Amino acid sequence: MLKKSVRYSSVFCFVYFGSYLFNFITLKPKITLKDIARELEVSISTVSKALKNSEEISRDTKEKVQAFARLYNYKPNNIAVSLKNKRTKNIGVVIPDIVHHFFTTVIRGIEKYANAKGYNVIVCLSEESFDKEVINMEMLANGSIDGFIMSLSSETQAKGDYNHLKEVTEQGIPVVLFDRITHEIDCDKVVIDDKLGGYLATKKLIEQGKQRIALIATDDYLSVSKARSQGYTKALLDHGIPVEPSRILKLPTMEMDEDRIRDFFETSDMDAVLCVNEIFAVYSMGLALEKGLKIPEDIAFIGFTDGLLSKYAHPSLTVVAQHGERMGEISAQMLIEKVESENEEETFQTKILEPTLVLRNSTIN
Amino acid sequence: MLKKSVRYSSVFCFVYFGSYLFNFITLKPKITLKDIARELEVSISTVSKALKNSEEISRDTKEKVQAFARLYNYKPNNIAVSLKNKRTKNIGVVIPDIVHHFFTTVIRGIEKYANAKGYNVIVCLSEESFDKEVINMEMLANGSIDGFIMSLSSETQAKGDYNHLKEVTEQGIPVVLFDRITHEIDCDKVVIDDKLGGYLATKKLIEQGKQRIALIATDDYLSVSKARSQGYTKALLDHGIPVEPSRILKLPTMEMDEDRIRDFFETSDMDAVLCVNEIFAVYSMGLALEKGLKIPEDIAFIGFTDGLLSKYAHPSLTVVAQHGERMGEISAQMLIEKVESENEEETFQTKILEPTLVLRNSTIN
DNA sequence: ATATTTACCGAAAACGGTTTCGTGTTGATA
DNA sequence: TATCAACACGAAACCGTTTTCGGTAAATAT
Repeated sequence: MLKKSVRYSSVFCFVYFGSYLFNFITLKPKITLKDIARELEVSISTVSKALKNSEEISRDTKEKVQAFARLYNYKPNNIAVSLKNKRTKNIGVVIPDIVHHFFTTVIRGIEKYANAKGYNVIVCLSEESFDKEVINMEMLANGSIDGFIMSLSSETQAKGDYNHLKEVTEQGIPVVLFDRITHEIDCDKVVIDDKLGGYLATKKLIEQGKQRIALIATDDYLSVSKARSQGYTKALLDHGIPVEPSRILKLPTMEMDEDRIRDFFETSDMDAVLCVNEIFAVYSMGLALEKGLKIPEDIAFIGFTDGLLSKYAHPSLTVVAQHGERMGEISAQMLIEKVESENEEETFQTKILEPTLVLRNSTIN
Repeated sequence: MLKKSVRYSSVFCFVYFGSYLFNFITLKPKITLKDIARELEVSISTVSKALKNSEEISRDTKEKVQAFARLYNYKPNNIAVSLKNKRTKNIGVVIPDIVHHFFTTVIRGIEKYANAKGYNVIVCLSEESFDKEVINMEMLANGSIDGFIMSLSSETQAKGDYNHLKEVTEQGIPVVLFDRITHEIDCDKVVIDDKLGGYLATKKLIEQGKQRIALIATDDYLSVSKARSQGYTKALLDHGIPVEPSRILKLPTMEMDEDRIRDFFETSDMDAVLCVNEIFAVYSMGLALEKGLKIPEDIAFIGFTDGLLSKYAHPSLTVVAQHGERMGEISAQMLIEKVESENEEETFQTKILEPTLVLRNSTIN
């Protein structure tokens, strides 16, 4: 037995190198089960089982195979395993944009959790386009991923067409929607309580003695902006302050529109501003400073999204933190649970995270 | 013929629905070539060829098959195709961080180009850790991707250990390194001329009459920071200004260290500051403002990275733009060319992009 | 009428694994 | 000595494609 073992190893080296001699100098391609089986003169099944430490295989053979595999750095081919198991260990993330701080933190959260669970993350950008969202999902839905985590593009939300989501869920592919969601699709969802966020921020401003609080938001089709506006309105009403339409600016998208914001500042009179993102807020602060106003005494500011901008702006910006990273982690967790759950009980849940106020120098503390 | 055709369609409906009746109400799973073949009573090969419009197949059959496939929304399974073709149409992107503006713009560039070419992007984060970088690459290298685009983690650069890259390239997997590269690996590379960037920025400051120009950088193991520092030094010397070590602060990483920067400002005397990123610069501007200094008259600032921060800071920050999106596009283009090239001529190129100065209010214009 | 194309189609191998099931050998038991 | 587990391993199906290689029938040429 020993003799045979010794003999094979020397024989092997010759045969193996021989068969790959062609491009041996430059390339050493991945080794497969078949290669190992051939060189060790056992069957592919045996190799497979040996590597899985199956007790069906003798100690001797297992050691032989495992040593060999280690030596030649054998790693199973993911694609083949995926095909067999019908599990890719990939999750698809489709988001509108990646340059926005919020989304990058969510991705980081997803990545962190998914990676720890052995999953890879395929990122696709819809760039706020309905068509791109559809195309990306179709690409991924043909076997590339085990499930989706996504946030709707603004165009999709404006259009209200969710057939691409429906198709995917009907195929049995799990979906988790976060932040920009729709209630028309049955799936898991993760959001922060944007209305509460708007409420808390507005309340904070009121408590600081502000009475003429302006709002810079986007049109209501964007679910998050709508909710934040509602929180703003509710806070005002709860404190007996009338909602003054002239103090509300609704931009068509989250894109920066310097002219319209500037106009708004010229024509409207206010002592505080709530903005649905940090860019609007920081830009607005700039306008206020230009006008010689003192922040926060003359005019206070609160934005959404706790990004770099808020932290390093001058003055630093008080914001409603959205906890993107946590949101990503939760999304990934919910998705992976669904993916790995055997039972087909279709129960969906919506997790609502609480926003928190991060106090900085754009408000009185 | 016609009769048969009519008959099959009705028969099919019954059979197909029948076989999937089990969970028909909730799920309609993906249809495969085999399904089509079975229902149309032809072979799998015929279906495959018909869908590819092979002229080996009669007009009649092709139409039948194609109509059927369209009706049931057949899409080939990516995994199976990948296994067969040994091409995944995925590219792996391994970067140190995703919350930094520069990297997100690069990803966007990669995504844009790759998507247009039918590729998907798998993003993995090393989080500046050597081990994570290695693990991620190993995960992806087992068949999941056709090639890598990556930027080295700081730990990897500090360690100088590139064996994981070597292994991958030896397996014949194409790699494109961008921004944080190493010359120890033979592969395509894309960088901006950081030395030139540092030079241009410093020269600009000198031309504005600044003589006591400080530098806030990181330790030299970070290739980009080193190059930028060299540009700074060269510009000073070219203009006959001695390099004053007390005006140079080298932090261990790109992470913010408020205390050390504050210390540096207390102890050093300067009329301009060049920073290797925008965060250092904007934070420093804050310190200057606190001290009652006028920007840019008393002290001017230039940073690297043309992000949100630079644009919306107060005053807005003059920066060396790195053109991340372009860098991503070029990286993706180089990689995909390598992936799709048949010939094995191993020629590698390094593309050097020119940085440009974006003038804003932190310098005199 | 026979030989040769041509048009159409199917069987089977291959990609690289996993897994079920069967089988030959061995040693213990009756 | 016949019987039977236990043990160790291999054959083969399978995942869903692609692609090569034949093969059959009709159509054409001889």
